[in-house]
Amino acid sequence: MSRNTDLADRLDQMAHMLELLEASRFRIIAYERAAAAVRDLSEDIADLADDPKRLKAIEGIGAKMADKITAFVETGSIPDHEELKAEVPEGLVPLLGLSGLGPKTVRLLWKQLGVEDAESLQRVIDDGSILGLPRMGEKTVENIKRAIAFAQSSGERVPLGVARPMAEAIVAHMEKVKGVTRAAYAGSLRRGRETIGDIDILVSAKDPTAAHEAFCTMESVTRVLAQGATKSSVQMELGKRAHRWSKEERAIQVDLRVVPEASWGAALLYFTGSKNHNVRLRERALAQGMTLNEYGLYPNDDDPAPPQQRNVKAVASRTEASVYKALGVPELPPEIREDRGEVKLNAPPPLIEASDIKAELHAHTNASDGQMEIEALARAAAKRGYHTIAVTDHSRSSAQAGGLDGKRLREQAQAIQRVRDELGSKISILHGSEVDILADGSLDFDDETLALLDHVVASPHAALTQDPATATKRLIRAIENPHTRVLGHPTGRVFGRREGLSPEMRDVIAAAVEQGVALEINAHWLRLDLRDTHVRAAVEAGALIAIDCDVHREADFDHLIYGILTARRGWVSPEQCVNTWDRGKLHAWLKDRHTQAREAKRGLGHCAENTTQWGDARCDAEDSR
DNA sequence: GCCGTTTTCGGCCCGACTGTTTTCAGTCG
Repeated sequence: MSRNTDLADRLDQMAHMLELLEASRFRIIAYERAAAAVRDLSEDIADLADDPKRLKAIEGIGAKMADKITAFVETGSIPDHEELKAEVPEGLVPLLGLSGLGPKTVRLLWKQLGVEDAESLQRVIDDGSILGLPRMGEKTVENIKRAIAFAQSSGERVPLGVARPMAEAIVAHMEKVKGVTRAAYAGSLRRGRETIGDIDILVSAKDPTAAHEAFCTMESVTRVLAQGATKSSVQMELGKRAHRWSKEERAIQVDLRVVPEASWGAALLYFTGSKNHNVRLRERALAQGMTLNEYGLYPNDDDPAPPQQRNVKAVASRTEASVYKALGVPELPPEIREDRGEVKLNAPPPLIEASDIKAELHAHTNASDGQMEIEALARAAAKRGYHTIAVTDHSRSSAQAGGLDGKRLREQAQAIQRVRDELGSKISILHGSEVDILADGSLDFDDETLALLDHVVASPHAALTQDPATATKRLIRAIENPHTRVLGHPTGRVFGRREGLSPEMRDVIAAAVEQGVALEINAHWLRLDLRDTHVRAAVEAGALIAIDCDVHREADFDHLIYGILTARRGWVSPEQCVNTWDRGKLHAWLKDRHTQAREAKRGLGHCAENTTQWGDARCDAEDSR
């Protein structure tokens, strides 16, 4: 766990403990906001803690919070946190994560029945003593039991790549329901977060009751949690893709909101969130003498009844754009609505779109663990309008993936040339390799072999449990190899399987900027590596970004959207992403690195008159394998 | 506990549903 995550977790735990002690809710919110700010930070908190001014410059961190952070960095603990732990049993905090159990109820369980953790909660349920609490009936107990079962089986967040196709199917289903005029998904899914807690579906319908009915009776619904006039909640089975992530049977909560057509924009804005983004917008509305809710932006008056129930005319409500405009905030793309300073922008940042992508620089053929022949791969890329495809099969150390040795790599060069001759100028086929970064940071091929290639993606595949310092050195050494063009999936994490490396990303990014190496956002939804916060840090540092699908089969090209969403969450502009460059610019960049590498090595070996994609002399390396 | 285009003190977002009770508290997003 990174230091920032550790600190953020502690601040969140403090917030929960304060809830259980019935502290001021504003104080609790302050802890939650500080935790979120620390979690989002791209720099190591320890680097900021030397200077209280820099800490306090972070929104949500004031003098007192800065002191706590400094204490944490210096001693590894926070005195106030230790005091809270002495007062509140730690085992109570996870109970707050159970759906339907909030601070009031958990406090009652604790104070009146002596519940201190999940075990003792189960005990008071089993012996029936829980029913002695005020406002606690059979149904509530039944819901708590279900919440425990759900948390045990499906408590984890679901990868974006599992939730998004499900949401699209639900939206398509709802669009066909009679009287439904609009349907869309919102929430963290629309913001493109890498994992999703629940799915939010928004519908505008002439007959809300029919819409709720059609939703709650969908085939994949396993349980209806709530069904009202405007809101329904259900649990649904995960789609067929889920087994690639988890072997266990899992479900996800899906909420449906039905809103009037006239409120569509305000509702979409509201249910897309994030929660803190909405809070910022509402604060802004109040400051301008207005009030914002999911029905619209209204002039503020002293009447406590909600304006939409008094037929007050909304200032804006039909579209998200109109609400933003009326608030004097630029229309912000969903991916950056995270309360990370976006509300204060004068204009929305220029963000990359899927249609900007013109090249795929990381693809495998059946020479290693891909499924397509070179020609099929090239044709698939051309079909998507790409000008360039790089064949980057695994290197020899990835034996489990059928990695190529030097001899096979040379044979592949000839096979690629034959396909180039066949397809002509339709698409540029680069001969590359996804070269393993070995544990010490050296690459899996020697320099002479690497010099044969048009493109090198250097990626870690093994030794993924290294400590952060070793991992940092390893990745930087790989970046400094003059043949490396792209650092592939830098941490090597895979959802549901492994956490991957935790290098000091700031140092890795700095090395990439210095060397002119692009950092990859691996678009596969099980990886999304770099992750969004790393991307934001890389963008701020001026690093080049590559967005690649790591293609193994044709359908993998469709994973691009997940990489794009992650890039947008990191504020990547089209210019910063090498995959958007036109053929000339992209090839010049790859070649430039290639030429530099050759010049650096000049005199080390004999060069024969072979030609690469770039048409220059190619070193005729000896195959030492 | 944070913060300032009314403020260094006094604010700090808003509505829906469930379950239990009979007018509303607790929870959620």
